[in-house]
Amino acid sequence: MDISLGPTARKRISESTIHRISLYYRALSFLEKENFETVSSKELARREKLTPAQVRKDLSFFGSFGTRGLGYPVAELKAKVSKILGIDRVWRVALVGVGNIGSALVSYKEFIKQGFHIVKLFDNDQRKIGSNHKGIIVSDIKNLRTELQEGHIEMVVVAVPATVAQYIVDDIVKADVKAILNFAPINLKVPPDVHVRNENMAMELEYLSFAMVNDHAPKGAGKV
Amino acid sequence: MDISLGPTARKRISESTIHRISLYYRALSFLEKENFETVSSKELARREKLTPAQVRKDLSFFGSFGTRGLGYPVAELKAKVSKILGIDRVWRVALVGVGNIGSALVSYKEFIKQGFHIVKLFDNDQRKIGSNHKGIIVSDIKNLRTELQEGHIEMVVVAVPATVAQYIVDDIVKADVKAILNFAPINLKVPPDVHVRNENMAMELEYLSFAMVNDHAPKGAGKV
DNA sequence: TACTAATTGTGAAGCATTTCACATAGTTAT
DNA sequence: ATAACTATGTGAAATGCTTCACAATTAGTA
Ligand SMILES: NC(=O)c1ccc[n+]([C@@H]2O[C@H](COP(=O)([O-])OP(=O)(O)OC[C@H]3O[C@@H](n4cnc5c(N)ncnc54)[C@H](O)[C@@H]3O)[C@@H](O)[C@H]2O)c1
Ligand SMILES: NC(=O)c1ccc[n+]([C@@H]2O[C@H](COP(=O)([O-])OP(=O)(O)OC[C@H]3O[C@@H](n4cnc5c(N)ncnc54)[C@H](O)[C@@H]3O)[C@@H](O)[C@H]2O)c1
Repeated sequence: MDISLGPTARKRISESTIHRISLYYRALSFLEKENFETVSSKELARREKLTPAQVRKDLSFFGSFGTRGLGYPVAELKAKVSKILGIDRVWRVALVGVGNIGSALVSYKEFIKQGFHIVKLFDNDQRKIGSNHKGIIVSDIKNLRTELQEGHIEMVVVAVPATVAQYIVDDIVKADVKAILNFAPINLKVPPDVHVRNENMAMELEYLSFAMVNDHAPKGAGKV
Repeated sequence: MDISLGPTARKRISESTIHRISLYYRALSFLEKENFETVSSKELARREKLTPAQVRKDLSFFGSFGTRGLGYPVAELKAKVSKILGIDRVWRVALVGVGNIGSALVSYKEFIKQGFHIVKLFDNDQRKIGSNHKGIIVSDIKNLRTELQEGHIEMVVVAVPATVAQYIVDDIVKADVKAILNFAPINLKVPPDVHVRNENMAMELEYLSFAMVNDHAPKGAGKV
């Protein structure tokens, strides 16, 4: 992923760096609530189990936000980090598949706080279509494409069975949506300008399983 | 993570490699259902959007499973990969926090197929304690430690609010459980011999947000 | 003002992962 | 049996990421 660095310069920012920026955001939110004025790279690193050098290097890709001898101003840095992540605004999100996982996500209040507003729900089950979930009426999947466009949806969460996920995604792509969070355990095919992130819980259990079986030389939590 | 490579040799296997091994497992499961006898590194790579060299290198860390000129035997490789991941057996799993996410996980049948058997549920809500979820009676969180030990639980899924997650985890650690899958958005403190994996959905949405905002040079799905 | 202590920002070094490229070894066809 | 073809397994090169180490800068103190 490239980011603006000036009039012409551009630099590739690694996926790991962005994931850590998310961690900094989380830590800064805590620190702000706890009324800290400033925070050092050391303290930030301690809270998210990273190294101070890593924290400073990550932030340095985006600018100089700290004060030597003092650290970073918490509220200010949080604002900068929000800007970097693009969560200093509202994202209109739709969710397809109001099943077990889908329902859980709709009820989750933290997403709203970060600007992710789930404003449309879709399903193909007649018992679910028309029903009300947290103030949102479930739409018929048949109207997916038109409603995504008319609703100016920018992100879609896919929580349908793996067998139908690709068809749904093909429709989402046709509606010009460029960001998809996918819970189905399948490799979605999308054009190169569409961003897909996969949430694969089985994969994490498998990692734990691997770690246990090979745990002759133990270690702590996995890194970011 | 180190793995056995012979009587004495040992090699560090990267987290990325293990995640890709999970992808191979998934692809091989499909291929087996579709009655493929063999598969090439090229085809495996195509299915999971990787490079053939990467596939071969990953597998080579664990042995030579292919036949030159032909490829890999699907069923056999799937068995080897299961063994590598440690999912050629049953894992006794407990889940703490039978809320939105927790309930979704209990209902999920795919975990069982991979050997992850959720056999115990815990909550502190009197209305939930004693209730039946998919044949499992929800236990009182007060009995967490003893029931984890008596139930020979090896992995615990934590799906409680972030505010109480650390206390729960302290108890889980005391029960000698060495593997935790955590859904709470918090950095859990555990001794170095306890494995923790975090499932952080907000982080993935944030990545999408970042990608959209910085999407001057678009790209497809993120790599593993 | 001058001095001490703290902490950033960043090239460069060190380490890890991915890709390359090809020798090797098996398959298929004739 | 041989030739042509295919695809693995793997050192070595290339690339990418993390850590090191220190000059630079600021705050605090007297
Ligand atoms: N439940 C879990 O814990 C869990 C864990 C990991 C992955 N997943 C994955 O998440 C996805 C959803 O899982 P779930 O447990 O919520 O399943 P679910 O069956 O509870 O929900 C799926 C929903 O999708 C709807 N649906 C089915 N076909 C549709 C279509 N063509 N158009 C629109 N809607 C359609 C169904 O009506 C249902 O409401 C699956 O791909 C699953 O593999 C689930
Ligand atoms: N729901 C989502 O979509 C979502 C998304 C991302 C992360 N998360 C995280 O997952 C976790 C669970 O989320 P949720 O939406 O399922 O919440 P929830 O409130 O629906 O469920 C939490 C459950 O934990 C139980 N609980 C609370 N305190 C407890 C205690 N001390 N001991 C035992 N049980 C206790 C509650 O009774 C409840 O059943 C939270 O940490 C949340 O931040 C949820």
